[in-house]
Amino acid sequence: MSNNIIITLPDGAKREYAAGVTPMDVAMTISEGLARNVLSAKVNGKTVEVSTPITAHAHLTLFTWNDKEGKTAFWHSSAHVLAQTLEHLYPGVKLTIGPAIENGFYYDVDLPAGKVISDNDFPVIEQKFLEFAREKAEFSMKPVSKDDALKLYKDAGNEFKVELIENLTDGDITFCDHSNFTDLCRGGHIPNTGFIKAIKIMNVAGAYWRGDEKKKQLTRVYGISFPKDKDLKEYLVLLEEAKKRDHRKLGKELELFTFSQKVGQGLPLWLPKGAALRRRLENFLQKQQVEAGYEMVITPHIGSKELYITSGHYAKYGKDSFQPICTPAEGEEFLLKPMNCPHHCEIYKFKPRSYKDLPVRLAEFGTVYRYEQSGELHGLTRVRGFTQDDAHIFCRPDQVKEEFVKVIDLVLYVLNALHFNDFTAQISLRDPSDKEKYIGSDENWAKAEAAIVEAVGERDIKTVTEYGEAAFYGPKLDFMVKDAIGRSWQLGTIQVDYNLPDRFELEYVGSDNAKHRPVMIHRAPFGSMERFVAVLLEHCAGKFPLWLTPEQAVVLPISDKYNEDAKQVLRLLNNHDIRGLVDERSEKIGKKIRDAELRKVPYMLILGEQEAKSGKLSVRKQGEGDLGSFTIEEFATFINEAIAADLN
RNA sequence: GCCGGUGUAGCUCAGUUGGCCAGAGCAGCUGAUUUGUAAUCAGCUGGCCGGGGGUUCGAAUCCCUCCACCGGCUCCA
Repeated sequence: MSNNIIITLPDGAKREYAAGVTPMDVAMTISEGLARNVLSAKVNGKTVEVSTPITAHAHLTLFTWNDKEGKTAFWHSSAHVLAQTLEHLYPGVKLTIGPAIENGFYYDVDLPAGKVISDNDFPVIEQKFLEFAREKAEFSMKPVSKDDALKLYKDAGNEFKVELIENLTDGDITFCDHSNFTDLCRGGHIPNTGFIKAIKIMNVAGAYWRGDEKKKQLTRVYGISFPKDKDLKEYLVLLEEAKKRDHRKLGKELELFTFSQKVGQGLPLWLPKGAALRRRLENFLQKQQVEAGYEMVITPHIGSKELYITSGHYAKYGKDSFQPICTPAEGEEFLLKPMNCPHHCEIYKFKPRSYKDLPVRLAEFGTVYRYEQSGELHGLTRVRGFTQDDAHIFCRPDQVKEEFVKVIDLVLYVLNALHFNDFTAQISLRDPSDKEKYIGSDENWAKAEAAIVEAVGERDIKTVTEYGEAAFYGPKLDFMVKDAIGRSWQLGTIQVDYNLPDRFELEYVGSDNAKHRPVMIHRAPFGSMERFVAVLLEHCAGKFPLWLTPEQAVVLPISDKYNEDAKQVLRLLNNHDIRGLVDERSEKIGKKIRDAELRKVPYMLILGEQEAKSGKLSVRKQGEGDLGSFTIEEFATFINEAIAADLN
């Protein structure tokens, strides 16, 4: 009678089985298709192989390729096969770790002296990998004692595995076998290697043992595998699409920005079209900010080292700043501004503040400079000089929530106007079990955290809450945005700060005539102008929203005869606040259209004999084609209504 | 900073077992053409082959070094 156990499935259904049933057995009783596709399982929260017997009542979840957990098991298993392949192709290689990652997996290995893996070796690795995979070798786990495990790897001279095992508890150590290959492993595999039908070695890179740059550098081989050849092809298409959208490529093609070796790496040069676009973004935000009660300030590009010692940035980020600049006579030291907030604190202190003055909201498009290691630089997303759409709100503790709501509304407005429709707000709170590492009183933290949670609750947005992700100086809210091809970016941020008001001894006089400390809120809806433009460029693939795009329309005369008419049309459009150009070259209309299409100009206005007679324009939309005839007024109304829809 | 890769005209790229003056397409310039919804034709200009050093009778090509760019160095058996 006690031989039977109850298995509870995720939908709450309860089924009865004989003790010792495996997840695979259960899958078979549900459906044949599921049994064919099931890759791994979770029994009472623990990831197991589908062949692991279940001996007692349990909650069971089955995973296929469509589940994150299924992919993880798939890629984890693939890492084993990669290890097997590398061991086969590079005798004497020392295996270290090889986890599944977001897109695929990697394996870190210590190659024998003199051996190097480069791109040319990928096909060989892929081929051998598939040979092994086709063996359909089953993965099987076996427990091993710590002594035996240590002995095995000591004999093999693999100091990395030895180090790993030394940190494990005896009785808790398992090996995984498949084919004739064995690796230290804690489990979570697919049934056999035969499920892996497609593999691509993506790249090879150096990686430090345990991520520590003082330790030995290993060779990391990245790969991604799939259960169907078709899946791999689709993935490669997606990568191609990402490549086409690369902001560095589009930035060059659309003449938005460039870099110069001579100016210095990581220092972007904004070209006229890019600068105009950025200015439009700044004006757009600034207009909203003025309406929301912000006051613009301007502060210099350098500041005394003392300023940053006071703020604490020098102690924490001194190493990440450029070397101080010294005045020749007095030997005073200045730093290139790495942060705007200390300057804004000094502006707050310019005069005594009353509780009636708060909140004080100081905003600045402030350019800052940070020393990023040369290998960290990347297009516009990681640079050494960039401009933050920075503002600091100095308010009373009881105003935090209201201010937060206002900032959230500002961020939502910005995201909407730029066609970012898929985003999540991440609330980062204190780690409740380790309150020591945070500055500020318990009471203030509780108040601020509650304020953020409540503020987010007042708006209808997707939210996740992360404990322990708060900054040491306060909780924060970050906006994680998904772009058009599904990649996630962190954009806007709102952070509460108790630290700087203390360090700068900021005060206001309360209604009780006593001095109080204000709370500071840092916020940047874009984050940095450089990074934001990069993300936006990749999101929209260079086709910016109409209100932002460099040229909204280009007038294309059919022949030189209509050039003057075209210029007149452009003047009329300019009067309606529409910007554009006339293509006056003596090219055929097909060529003019092609060039405008490639420049991603949203509207092409064709002007020839018919139009000259009828007083209308033939309108063509980029990427779509002919829209028919419009009078200038009709077109202007059409454009301005489309823009208004974005901005309201 | 470290590992691997790359660097040839404004752009995209060919040329590398060392060997005549380093090539193409696009862009640019000049001229012809006066055009109806994604490339009109012809001619011309344009390069210290990333910088420096070396090997050699001879280097874009081989070696050393520096610089920049690309991918990674966070994902933990």
